[in-house]
Amino acid sequence: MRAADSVPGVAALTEPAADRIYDAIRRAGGRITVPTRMVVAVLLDTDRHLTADDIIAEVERRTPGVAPSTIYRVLQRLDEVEIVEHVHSGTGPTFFHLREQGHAHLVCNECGSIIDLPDRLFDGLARAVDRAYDFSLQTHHAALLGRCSRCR
Amino acid sequence: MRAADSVPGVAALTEPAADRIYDAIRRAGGRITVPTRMVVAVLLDTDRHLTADDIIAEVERRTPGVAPSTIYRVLQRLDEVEIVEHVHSGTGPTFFHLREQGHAHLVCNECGSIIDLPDRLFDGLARAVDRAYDFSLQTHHAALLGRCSRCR
DNA sequence: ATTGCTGCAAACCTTTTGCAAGAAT
DNA sequence: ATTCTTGCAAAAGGTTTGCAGCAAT
Repeated sequence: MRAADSVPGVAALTEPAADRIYDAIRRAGGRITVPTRMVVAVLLDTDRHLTADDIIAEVERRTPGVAPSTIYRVLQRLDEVEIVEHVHSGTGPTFFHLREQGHAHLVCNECGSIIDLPDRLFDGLARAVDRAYDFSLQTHHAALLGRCSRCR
Repeated sequence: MRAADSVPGVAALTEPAADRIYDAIRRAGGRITVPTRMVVAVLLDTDRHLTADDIIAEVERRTPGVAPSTIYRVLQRLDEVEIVEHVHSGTGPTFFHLREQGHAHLVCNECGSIIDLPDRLFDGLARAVDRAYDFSLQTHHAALLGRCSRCR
């Protein structure tokens, strides 16, 4: 179905990541369907921060006919199985990426640009809210807002 | 119109805050209308975190007939004039409060409870992202998500 | 008198849901 | 054969907008 399937050499190089993900889905009782494969492929193929709409568009480009609601459902399942992570971006729509690429985010209110943030920057804050409020901070789950260098 | 208007003693105690706000609105070219007065009063009367819907309901209770869209517009104007501040809460709806009561927030993903956070907890992080990315962090603008003591 | 603000209704954007048919196991 | 997943269409939740009339200045 995909080119890689008929090209062992390429498959050997590109498939392991997808296969590990498929296994996780199967272990959780899920099935490997075309929409699931497409969403996983799109997420593996990018290093950007994709919104549901971005993913819907790219899947449509590669394999026309998949319903938007299906993509939402696939993303939801992948999230539950902890393969995907979703990030609330304040004003804009939620965006998604693979858990392995997890990190915190800075979003510019002006231009919407996104900056990835190493987790260690949150060490102090996370410890402080844990100690002071017994609150466990999920640093990846919501973006921090502000103004980027170009816009400030 | 409001009880305070006909009770000088009470007015003297409760009006200054509202009057200062009205002045700011007028200075910005805005007009002091019934919906504006009601929204300001509701915000002055609470120490909680109100969503637009909360405010719509409370204004309706006090003065039936104000359109929801008007409340949204009033909140938007008050925000522009820097009297009100809105906070994105991740999953849930945006909430609002007076700028003077401004602070950062922790929102529990499980139960939705909100914890106010002193700004000084962000000193380190804000300085770090400023230095490393030339990004000016708006700590009040988006809530931090995680799990509260009761839910973790 | 000017023009900013209002109520109403409709639209918008993102996401969710119900359901019968279809596909993965 | 089972039951998970899909496509479609409709709905839902939160917010915004167009417009003609009303009201604050």
